[in-house]
Amino acid sequence: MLDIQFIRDNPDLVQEKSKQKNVIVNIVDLLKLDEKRRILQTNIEELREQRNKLTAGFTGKPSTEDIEKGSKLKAEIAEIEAQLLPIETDYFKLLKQVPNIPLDDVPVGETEEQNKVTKTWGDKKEFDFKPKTHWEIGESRGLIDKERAAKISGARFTYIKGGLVELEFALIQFVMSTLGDSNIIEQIIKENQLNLVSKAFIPVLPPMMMRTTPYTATGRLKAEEITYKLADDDLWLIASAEHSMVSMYMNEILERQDLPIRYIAYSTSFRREAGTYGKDTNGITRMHHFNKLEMEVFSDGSSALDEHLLLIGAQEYITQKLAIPYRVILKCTADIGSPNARGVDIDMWLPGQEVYKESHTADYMTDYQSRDLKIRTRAQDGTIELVHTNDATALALERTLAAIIENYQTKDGQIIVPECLRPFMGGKEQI
RNA sequence: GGAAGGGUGACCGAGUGGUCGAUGGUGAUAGUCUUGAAAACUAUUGAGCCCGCAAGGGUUCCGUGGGUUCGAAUCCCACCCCUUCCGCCA
Repeated sequence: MLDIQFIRDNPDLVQEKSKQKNVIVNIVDLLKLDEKRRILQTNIEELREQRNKLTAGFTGKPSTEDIEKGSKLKAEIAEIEAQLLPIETDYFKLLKQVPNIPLDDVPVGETEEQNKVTKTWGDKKEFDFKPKTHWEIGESRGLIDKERAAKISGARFTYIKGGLVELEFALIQFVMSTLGDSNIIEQIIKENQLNLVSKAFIPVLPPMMMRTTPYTATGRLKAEEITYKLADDDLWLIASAEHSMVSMYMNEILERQDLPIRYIAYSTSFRREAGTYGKDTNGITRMHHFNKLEMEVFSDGSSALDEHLLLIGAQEYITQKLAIPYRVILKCTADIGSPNARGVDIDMWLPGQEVYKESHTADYMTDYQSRDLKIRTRAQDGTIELVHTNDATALALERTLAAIIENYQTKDGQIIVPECLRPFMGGKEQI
C-alpha cells in the first residue's frame, strides 16, 4: 500500500495517478476516514492513559470507588473502540485500493495499445518453407498431448513429453547456472552501465501454496480472475513464485550489509484464467499451470531502479543466448499492476504464428509491497526504512518451449537444440 | 490424524493477576584502562501508531485472534507453528 502521509500531502497527485492506472478510488473519502480515525484513536489513547495511571498505583485490591472509576473508563473505551472499528475497516479497504505511483517515464495510457516498444532485437529467420506453429509440430510428433489432458483435467492442460521435457530441464539448468555466476552478473551490470554489486542470484524452490494473510499483503491476490483456492484449507495455489518469494521476509528487518538479496526461484504457477475464454486456445502458451523461473530482489531504495534494469538486462542476456528474436515493451500506466511503479515486458517472436508473444515481465514496486509486508532494513545510522522490491521472469518455460519449437524447426518437423542448451542435454543437437 | 510438551526482545533465558515493554546473560555500539589487543569495568542497545514545528509526551505489541478483570506475558476459548512419541507417507 501507499504511505498515508504521502497521500495526505499529495491528494491531487494520488487521485490523478490512480485515474491514469484505471483504478477508481476516492481520495477525498479516504482522507475523511483518515481524519475521523485519528480523532477517535487519540480519544481512546487519552482514556487509556487515564486508566493506566489509575491502575498503576494499585498493589492489591483497590477501593470500591476506584473500581467504579475503572469500570466507567472501561465502558467509555469500549464505546469509542466500537465506533472506530468500522471506520478503520473502511479506511484500510480504501487505502489498499490506492495503487502505486508510476515513475515519470511510464507512458500514460488507457489500454495496452499505449504500451511503447523501446527495442527490437534479433533477425527473424528466413525459412525456405512455411514455418509451422508449435502445436502443429508438437502434436504431430507426440511431444504435446492436449486431447488426453482435456479428458483428465479439462481445457488449458497438457501432457508435455519426450524431447520437450529434456529441453525444459536444460532451460532450468541453463538459467540457474547463468544467474548463479557472478562474472556474468558483472558483465550485465557493465553492459547496462548500472551502479550495482555483482552478486550472484541464489537458487530457491519456494512453497507453491500460501495463506491468505501474506498473499493479501503482496497485493497480488486476485481470487476471481487468477488465484486458485483450496477448499478445505486456508491456502491458495501461487500464481507466480513472486508471491511466496516477496513475502519470505514479511515482518523482518534486514541488515543493510546483506542487501541486495537476489533470488532465482523455480516453481509452477497456477492460474484460473477466468475471463480469457477463447484467447490462446491453441498450443501451450496459456495453461492453467506452467513452470517458471522467477527473479526476486530485495534492495534499498537508492539502488532499486538499477536492480530493475539489471533484471531486464538478465532477461535480455538469456533470450539472446537462446537466439530468439524479441522486443522490449515499456508498459503504460493502465497495463502495469496496481503495486507497480514501472513494468516492462519482453515478447518473443513466434514465426509459426507470425506474432510477438509476451514471455517476460519485470515489475518494480518501490516500497509499495514492503509497506504491507513490513519488510524493512536498518541503515548505518540505525534508522529503519522500507526495502524496495523487484521481481521479473527469468524464463517462462512452456512459452519458451513454444518459441524454441517455432524458431528452431526444420522442414521435416525436427527441432534444433539452441547451442547454449546442448551442454545440459549431453551434447544433443536436435530433438 | 492421536498423545504429551512448548512458542517471551538480534540470540539464550527468567517471569503464573497489580509501576512488567518485561530480571539476568550473550551479542552489538561507545567509553575507561592498555604501546596495541584481550580481559575487566561503565554506559547505550526492539518495533508500530497517535499528538507536536521541535523538544518531548502518549499508546499498542510477550505465536495469532477473541474473552474474563478495575488491572493480563500471567486466567479462559479458538486457531497457527515448533519439538518428541504413535499412525500414515515420498
